[in-house]
Amino acid sequence: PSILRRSAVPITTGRTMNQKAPRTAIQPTRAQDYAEWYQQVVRAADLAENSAVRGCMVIKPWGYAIWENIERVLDRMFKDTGHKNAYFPLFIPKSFLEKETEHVEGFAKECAVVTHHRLIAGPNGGLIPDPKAELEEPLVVRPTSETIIGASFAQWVKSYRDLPLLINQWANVVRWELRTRLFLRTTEFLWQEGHTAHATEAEAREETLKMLDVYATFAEEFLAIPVIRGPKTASERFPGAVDTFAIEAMMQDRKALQAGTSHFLGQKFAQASGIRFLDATGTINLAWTTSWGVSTRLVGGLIMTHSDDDGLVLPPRIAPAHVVIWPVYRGDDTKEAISAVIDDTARTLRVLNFEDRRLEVEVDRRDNSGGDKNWEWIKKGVPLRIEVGPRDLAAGTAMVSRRDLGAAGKESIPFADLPKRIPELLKAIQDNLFARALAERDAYTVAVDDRATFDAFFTPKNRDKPEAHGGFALSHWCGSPKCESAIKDALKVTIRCIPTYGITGAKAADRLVEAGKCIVCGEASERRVVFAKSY
RNA sequence: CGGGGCGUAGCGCAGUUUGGUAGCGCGCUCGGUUCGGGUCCGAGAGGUCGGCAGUUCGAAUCUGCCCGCCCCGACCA
Repeated sequence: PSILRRSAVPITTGRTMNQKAPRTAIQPTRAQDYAEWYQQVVRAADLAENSAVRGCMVIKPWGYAIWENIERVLDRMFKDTGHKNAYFPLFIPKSFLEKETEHVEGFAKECAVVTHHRLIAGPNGGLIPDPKAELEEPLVVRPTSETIIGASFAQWVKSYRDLPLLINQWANVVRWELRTRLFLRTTEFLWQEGHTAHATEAEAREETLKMLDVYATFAEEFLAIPVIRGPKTASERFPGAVDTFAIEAMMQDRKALQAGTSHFLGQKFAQASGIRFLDATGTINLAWTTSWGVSTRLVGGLIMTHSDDDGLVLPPRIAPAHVVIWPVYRGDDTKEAISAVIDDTARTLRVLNFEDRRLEVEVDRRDNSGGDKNWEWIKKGVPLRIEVGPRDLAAGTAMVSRRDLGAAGKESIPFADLPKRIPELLKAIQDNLFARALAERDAYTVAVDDRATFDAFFTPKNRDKPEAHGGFALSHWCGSPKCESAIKDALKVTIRCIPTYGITGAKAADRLVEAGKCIVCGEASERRVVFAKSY
């Protein structure tokens, strides 16, 4: 009830009477209060809400459908790259987590721990854990599954013929974060975690990068989110990993969002879990393992990349519905005819495909006013809205509105042309959203070579209520953790990744690999890294 | 977990300073009227005032403890 309280502008919800000035469906706007805007978009689109459990969200049907699409597409991509799904326990014995030193240190602070297996009546009529039912060894609710899956891998792998072992699991994990935000950081979240074991280092490294590329392809082609990919610095690595690679995206407030990670684990987890195999010469070897994951955070990234001051904007390839159709009635005489045309149109469109799936068509027959429906579907981000009224009926056309273009993006299309035009428009929207996001990212991605400019770039003009500022600074870094943390302490800016290849968009890419001097200490540097504030 | 703010109907709020048995707008339901970027009129339903304990004849209002949410920081996918 209090989430709107600190908003900078008066908040109204629902309909406002006699509104003359153009107003946005979401208040505050992005420029007024980005964090608040984000929450309002999530709510207005009916994606998710806070639950009765602290830090945990309820993902509502419209939000879950987005996740299901993410799941469906990625699952196909994982299978196409040779992976199989399996499922491992929610609980991890504490001792498993302790097997890898850095891993424990990284996760110890944020673990939910199960210590009892029974409740009994307490003194005040409530329930208390039964002291007699205390577990011999506490179970940790998985924050990630390297160790429990490693235990299985150790049993499954005996010979080099058992490798590579390419496994993925779709699961929920729990990380007891201190501060949560819907989709971006929740105590429990949904994700997939790939875990693979290989006979050689080269093969495991190749796998790590291959899956990073899968993520990048998925983010750009389906979510229409341009990403920069590359290795993390040591301080940003996954606990226990030898190398961590990430895809990083720029949100509309110009902060970076780590949208997916892929880890080369070397032999550290194989050592900890005992994943050994006999090679062709009969020698015992430790396997080389990888792990990689993306989570429901992607939905947060999707929201913050494309949505506008009227709410959610969804790329067609991931939208729960591509098209929504509703009738506009005037009087009763054309009602039946319009209704029949709506049915007919929906039927015609539903047998078509857009890219890799059937066209999803919603028909909204509720007797709400047309304006209500219009705003509702705008806020939900449906790519195309089709209205059919008496005038259209007479003209043999439908009124089609594009979500990415606002009120001007309205077009009258003959019914006969819809089967051809709808997929074309969806393609145009998908491409436009990516192009727009890419242009936005490029506009705020700059090469910075001196500290004063760097500091100014990352310092808001209004300290009390920081405006959108900064972006990606491509700057030189000598490689020392000291210089890295100096920047972090001074500006809350971190090195997002050290990109070496695969940046979409020429402007950002062409100044990466050139010699220069560290932005902090002035020592020599061979290439630039990406500095940014991040989520 | 540290600092700050806040919990009153589904949502947004007033009422709390000065205790007297809860109100407004939107939404929702019904009837009519409208319907192409948020129609209009009328009638109605809906609240253990975050929880527990206390003070009092009487508590949304005063006191104590607890819980939750939001913002900033620390931590992180």
